[in-house]
Amino acid sequence: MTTSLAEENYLKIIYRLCEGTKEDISTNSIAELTNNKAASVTDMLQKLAEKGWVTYQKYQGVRLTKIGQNIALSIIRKHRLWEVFLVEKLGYNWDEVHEIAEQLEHIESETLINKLDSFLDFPKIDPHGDPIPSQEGEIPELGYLHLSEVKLNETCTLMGVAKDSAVFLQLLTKLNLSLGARLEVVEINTFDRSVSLKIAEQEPIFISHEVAKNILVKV
Amino acid sequence: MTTSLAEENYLKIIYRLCEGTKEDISTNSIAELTNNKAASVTDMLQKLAEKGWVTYQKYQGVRLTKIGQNIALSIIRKHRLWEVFLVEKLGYNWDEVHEIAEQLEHIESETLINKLDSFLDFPKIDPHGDPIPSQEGEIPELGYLHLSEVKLNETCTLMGVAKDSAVFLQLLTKLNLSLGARLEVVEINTFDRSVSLKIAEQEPIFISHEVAKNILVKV
DNA sequence: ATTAATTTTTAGCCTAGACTAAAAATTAAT
DNA sequence: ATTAATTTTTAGTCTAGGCTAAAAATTAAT
Repeated sequence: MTTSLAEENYLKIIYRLCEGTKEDISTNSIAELTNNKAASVTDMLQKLAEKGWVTYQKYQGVRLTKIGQNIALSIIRKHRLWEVFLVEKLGYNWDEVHEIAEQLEHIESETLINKLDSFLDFPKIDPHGDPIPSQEGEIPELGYLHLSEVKLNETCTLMGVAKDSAVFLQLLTKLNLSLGARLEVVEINTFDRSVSLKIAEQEPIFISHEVAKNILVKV
Repeated sequence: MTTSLAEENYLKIIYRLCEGTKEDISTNSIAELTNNKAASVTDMLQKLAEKGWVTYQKYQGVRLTKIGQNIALSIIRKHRLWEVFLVEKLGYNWDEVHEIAEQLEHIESETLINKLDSFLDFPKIDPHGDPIPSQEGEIPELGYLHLSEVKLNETCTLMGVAKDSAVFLQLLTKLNLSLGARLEVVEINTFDRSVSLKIAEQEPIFISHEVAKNILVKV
């Protein structure tokens, strides 16, 4: 069966919402991320359930079926591979590629994405450190921590980000925080959980808990 | 102003039909190439005229305005650059890229296409020998002849094709006719205008007038 | 110069995917 | 355990872009 652009966007977003939790996903949370109204979401959920891509009961939320998951993973795979292409081959910065990849991820051609994968030398992660699902839908488990979970005086390496909005990425760039940076947690403020970090030999920098939560590291 | 996928397809096809002739373009000819019914075409022509991309009078056919031409050229530019990418970088054959490029041509990002252009080293022609419009909408004039116009015993070089359907391209490939081949016209059959060609040291091959018409050469 | 054939347009209908407003179900609060 | 607040669903509407069938204009043929 074939998927429309709208359906693909819904599946992708439902996948993202499922990732965090075992609970079923609410109509409202989907409405928020798709920028649609709840009524429109209900409509679409019924169609997706028809097609067997989600399980859905009125008022009880929604989950992806195995098939739905695979569709979502193939879109995520395409998105992330195109992002690697844009950064590695065309010279974009990591904060510039999301919007374009949102379009490219809907190009349908199995051979295309596999040739692209090979052309890029089978990358395992995208420019934000997010893992790239395999053709079979396997996601390499990377076991990263959120920077906000790292203990005082520990040192870690910046491996990725949990959010790829342009403003967030630009902030990191301004703070000189890029993939691979070595970070030492030199202070954790108990009041607001803000964090002070030492990057290599530089003066320590301060970041909010909100920022720390969205940085992924390996200890 | 922004263009929908449907509008872009119409503009592209109207451009192609305008190319050959000074006449205004008929509703039916557009219907044929877009695979829509004439009534749907009429609808769309009225919308395109509203937006100032075509001039259109009822029953009198249609032409692109300057703006419409520029939109069409930018889509053609994208289509052809992506085709170069698919063949040069991803290793596709020339008969496999049209469908995928039909999708990629609608990705909207001015920077993307210019970075791609630079990544590909500013190619002047696509894998079928068609010229790639510049960012400003200039088409390098190549001055090719149709092979059907070449005189007996003349020798020429295969520079492009006037049609890029997969079956046609596969036929050429099977006949060992590829871009750059040196061809000598050794016989022209006056009855059906079929042509006998010598390629390098090979035995002569026969091709129909229909095929010869769609091969572009430089004498 | 009519009539016939063809082409184009109009009118009305359909589907996907959005929306708003109102109704129904669920959850939270007294 | 009711009432209130919130969330979700239904019902009905809208737009883009298709369609068919019938009407109108153009072109071709007697």
